Amino acid sequence: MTDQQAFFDLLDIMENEKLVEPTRFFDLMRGTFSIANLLYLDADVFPAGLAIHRLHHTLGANSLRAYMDAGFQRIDPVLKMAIGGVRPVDWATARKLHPESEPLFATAADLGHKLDGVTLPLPTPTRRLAFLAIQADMPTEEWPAYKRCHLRDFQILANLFHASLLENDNRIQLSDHCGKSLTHRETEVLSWAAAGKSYWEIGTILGISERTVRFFMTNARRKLNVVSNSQAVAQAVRRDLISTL
Amino acid sequence: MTDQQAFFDLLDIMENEKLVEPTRFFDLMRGTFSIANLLYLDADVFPAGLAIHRLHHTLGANSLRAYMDAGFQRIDPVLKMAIGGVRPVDWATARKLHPESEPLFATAADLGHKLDGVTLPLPTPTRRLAFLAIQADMPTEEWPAYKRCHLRDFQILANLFHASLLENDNRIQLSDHCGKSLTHRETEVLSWAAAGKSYWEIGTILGISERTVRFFMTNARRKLNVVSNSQAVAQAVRRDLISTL
DNA sequence: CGCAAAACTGTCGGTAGTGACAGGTTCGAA
DNA sequence: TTCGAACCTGTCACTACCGACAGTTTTGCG
Repeated sequence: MTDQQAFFDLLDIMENEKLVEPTRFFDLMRGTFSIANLLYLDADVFPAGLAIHRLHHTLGANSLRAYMDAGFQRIDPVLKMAIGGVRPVDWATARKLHPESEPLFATAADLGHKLDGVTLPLPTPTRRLAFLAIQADMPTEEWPAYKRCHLRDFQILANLFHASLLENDNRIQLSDHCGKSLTHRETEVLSWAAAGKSYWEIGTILGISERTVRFFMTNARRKLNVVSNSQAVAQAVRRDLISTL
Repeated sequence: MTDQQAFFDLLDIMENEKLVEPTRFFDLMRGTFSIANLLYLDADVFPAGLAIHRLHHTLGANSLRAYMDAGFQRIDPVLKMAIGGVRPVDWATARKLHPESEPLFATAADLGHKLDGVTLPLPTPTRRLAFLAIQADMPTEEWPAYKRCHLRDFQILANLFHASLLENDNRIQLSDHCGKSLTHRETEVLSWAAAGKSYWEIGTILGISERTVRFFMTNARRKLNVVSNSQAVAQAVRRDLISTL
């Protein structure tokens, strides 16, 4: 195959460059493969919805606005399957499994979009959702074979692109790291509070006075900038500051 | 290349079979690629350490015991890099970056292990760490070219194996899903408590009496099987039942 | 309609959490 | 050695939380 060299060139770029800008990555992908569009999403998942961290795509403002305006994110079967699992989701498969999503595919077709593609879930070190959606640029009958051949290429390149963005995020976050961290004892009492223990119980467990437990808890509340133990525990759990299950 | 067909055969198996047992996957991988050993880990990450969910490997009990006894998990640079990032970690690279880990590599060599390999972080829908470590079975000088050629194969197959195990876990968990879920109001009240609001404040915010807030909170505590609001909030945050930041 | 689940409210009494007062000890880094 | 950070303790007054009592109203579904 003649694609082989192009893939390896792209692999080298993704492995060696510190930060690959989304637009550049998208251009490289479209230059190397028969891809119509790409969409990269990195978000927090809540029952109520998504808190989007990063969103990059080549779809154009119109398509995305139409998608959001119609509330398609609530019925999008690809999104559902990507959130729930870690397996690459083929759009045609998702469409077949979720007939209620027909309006979405109909609208997409109206806007001139191809309906073949695959969405690749990506590794996330913290609790997040991330994926790269790839839209095919070829007749529908050619797509399955093309996907079979190149899925591995897409996956590794998507992973490396994702890694590049995450590593860049980390670099930025390291600098604005204000706010003191909790001491060992503060973490400890917070953990026991999260386990439902009272001050008196915690004091007994740790072999210190109830008053001292209160002292640590007060310090923890101050450091976390919160007003109640419940709020402190919520923060601590969200920020992975405490361990006990 | 003659490997190509073998890869695609394996790809078909991983895509189509519901559950691929670890031993079977490992055998298939070793039959297809020049791999000495594999190790798959799925765990929760806490500051204090790892809570292992699944661990499958082909190393033999001796090697793993030696690893744990020596406390190598605390200095293992591969582990560190896999936890912190999402990029495939080459063992030789990790070794170079973390000179303090020499004892680990020395011991591994003593036990007759090759020191070439790569560890692939895997997508995790919840907050977890998962990876597949692959140990090369070839002379060191051949490994870089082999890895470059097959990294994409490893990654996609690892993802599919991981997906297969996770989906099986989900199936099991669905059946023993006892305990009622929280109502809308219970979730709402819990969210405000996690934000540090008192009963009276929550009542004012939601336009209901303080007593009613207490009622919902009591129900939430009972349903979550906990004894304090702090514990309820901890559970709710851990189980993603509440959203507010 | 009937029924169940959710939403809502009141009061009492005990326990737990919270802030502000005012200290002492111990250990490691400058 | 001096200094700061972490660790530890006591008391007072106030507020918040929590369980148990005993209800009413609304909503959705068969």
